[in-house]
Amino acid sequence: MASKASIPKGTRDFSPLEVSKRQYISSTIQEHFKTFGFQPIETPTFENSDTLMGKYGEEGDRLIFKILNSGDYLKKANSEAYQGKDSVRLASSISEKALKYDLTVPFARYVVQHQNEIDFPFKRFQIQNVYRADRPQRGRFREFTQCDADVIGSDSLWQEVEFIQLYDSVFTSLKLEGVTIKMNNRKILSGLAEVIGESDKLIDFTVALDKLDKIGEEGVKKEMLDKGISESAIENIQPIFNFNGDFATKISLLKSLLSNSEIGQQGIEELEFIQKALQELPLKTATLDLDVTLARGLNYYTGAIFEISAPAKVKMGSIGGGGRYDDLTGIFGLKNMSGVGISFGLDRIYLVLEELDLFPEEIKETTKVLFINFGEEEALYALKAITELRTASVSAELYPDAAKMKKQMTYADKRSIPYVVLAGGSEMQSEVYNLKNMKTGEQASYTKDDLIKKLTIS
RNA sequence: GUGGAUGUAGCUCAGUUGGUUAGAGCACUGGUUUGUGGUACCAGGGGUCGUGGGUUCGAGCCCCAUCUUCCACCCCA
Repeated sequence: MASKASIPKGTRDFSPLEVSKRQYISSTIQEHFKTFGFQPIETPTFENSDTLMGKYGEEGDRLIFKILNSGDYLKKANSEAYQGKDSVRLASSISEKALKYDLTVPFARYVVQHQNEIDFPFKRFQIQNVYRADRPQRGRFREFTQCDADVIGSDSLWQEVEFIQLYDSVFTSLKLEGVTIKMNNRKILSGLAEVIGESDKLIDFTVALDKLDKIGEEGVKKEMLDKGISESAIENIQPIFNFNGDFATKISLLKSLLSNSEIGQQGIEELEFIQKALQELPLKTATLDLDVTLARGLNYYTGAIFEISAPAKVKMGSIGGGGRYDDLTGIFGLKNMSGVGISFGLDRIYLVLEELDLFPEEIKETTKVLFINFGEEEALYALKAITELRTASVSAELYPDAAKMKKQMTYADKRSIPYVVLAGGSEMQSEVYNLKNMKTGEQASYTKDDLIKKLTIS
């Protein structure tokens, strides 16, 4: 025994304070999900491997945690793959289950599996942990919480509009101002690739373009050349490297750039629809921005793409993302189901709120009042008031031992308990409770009924 | 998966070209104060220096391996 107590890398323990901060975020998000009409579902922590494998690209497969089969798994292992050191094939012969990598693919599986019970369009939300065998960094963990809301079974663009409003209301509610909702459309990216005659290199093209803010114009061009995109092609899209102005200005620039691409035009129309709608429905605190370099996200996005940037003063990657996928359930055999959804990265939002000191003061409070324990009889006297306080939904507790006063007071102080009740022999005599406000130091005696009244309203 | 840093008390960190018994601040425990915390003063406990090996008369310090955490890349919330 005596192995040092530890947890796997990329995972975390959460202290009481951390849990209450996390709950503050997730309950805020959940509240807004509900007011927008989403219903909760949950799916298993692990899925059959073939549900997940191959859905996130080659890179994604590498990052999926595989669960070793139980029993004598080596007996059934693919010995040919083992001999040939073919890890991928060997893994599939000794592992049939895997931890979920995101909430979207399991949701697609859920929709297909339960299609007869679901009323479409189906609006669901889901707040659960997901797992990635990635190397941890700041804001990047191997176990983390995603908060997803998706609509499946409708291709209406009003949903994109509502999702933008949803993002805005959540961040407004969290007092996180200065968030940017970056938006793009897969059809614009396809259009760009089409215009430059490199449609078959769409993915390479967009992945390179996505790095513009990181490696700069020259870096992007170099990566494109490395991927076999011709120099003249790159020149044709030169305008997007200096793509400034407001949403409407950018749209008109795109219109001329993509005038020969039907799919590009379609993407522009979609963006324009959303932009016009939001002119009539102004956002509260977030800013909407059109970012043609935005290509993040999974290969399955077909229309809108969203990504949320934290306020510029915080160094943090995206704190949320989402998009439209026309045929997500197709991979599980259910055709023509368009879906659109967004995700909030709870762990990263936590780090941002922490850095900007935006957690409300109240979440530190656990118990409202602590009764000092002076001995057996006094404890019983205290519990009579405590019982009634609890009935009145005031969290109250008795210090379990008749320890030294100083120790009990220190305990209350450390736990930021705002009130302490001192009720010893003399208080019992006159049937009162001495209430002390720990912040101001004020002290006064109350009858039991007045004590309960006082603590219920304050 | 690739590359770079890091690890000394519960926490944040000092620790000389390798040299006796490894330090500080905070935290903790007790006291000044037998029914009054958060401030002050006094005292005390606490470390196989990440782990395993090697070099040396001698290693916290040098070498190798391994693990952890952090940073960058890939990718992503």
